[in-house]
Amino acid sequence: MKPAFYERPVLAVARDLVGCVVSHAGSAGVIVETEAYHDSEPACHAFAGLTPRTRTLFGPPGLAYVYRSYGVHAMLNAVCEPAGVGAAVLIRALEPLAGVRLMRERRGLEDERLLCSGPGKLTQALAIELSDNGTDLQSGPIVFAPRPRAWRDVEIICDRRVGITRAVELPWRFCAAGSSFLSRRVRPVADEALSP
DNA sequence: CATGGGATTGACT
DNA sequence: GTCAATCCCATGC
Repeated sequence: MKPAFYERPVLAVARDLVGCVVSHAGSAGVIVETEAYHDSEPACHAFAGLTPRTRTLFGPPGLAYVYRSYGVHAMLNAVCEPAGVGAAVLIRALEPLAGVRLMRERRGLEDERLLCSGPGKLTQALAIELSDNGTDLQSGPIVFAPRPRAWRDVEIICDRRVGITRAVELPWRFCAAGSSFLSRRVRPVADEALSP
């Protein structure tokens, strides 16, 4: 997608990215789970301001923000909103689409549902590394493409974000309804609101 | 310069 | 359910 796609409110981009296709190094998958992050809330890396780590986050929209988590895993994000705003969409899970054999080799697993069912898993399956930080998502090497026809009208469910300790109440996680390739079960926020 | 804490995963009890 | 692995970098002295 073009930069204009990402130069919008990060919540809109996070929702619209579900169903889109990510390709890299001979493998590809359909995005089934995303999360939005924005410098106005403390769960976002950019909340701390412009630092060496967040330089990509504050850059122009349509770039890949890749960082290391827990010293072990690479995380893939799409930088959003105009340059100067620190916002991004975390890609949390994919439904494998192509190059599944490569994914199995890279992951050392057979079960297709476990190949990309988590943010650290999908980067390993697609061979995405820290060196991909700052690359362009239109020209590659990581390429984001629009929804295939079958995903045009995918139903999307909102939930709270996974694994954070601050701003936990924001329902900024977006999942393809009924997908069996998610990183965790969905607990729709509508049900949350019914609890006392 | 030292310290501490993760947007996680997989192995184990 | 618990817990260690292991790196980057923000923060504080």
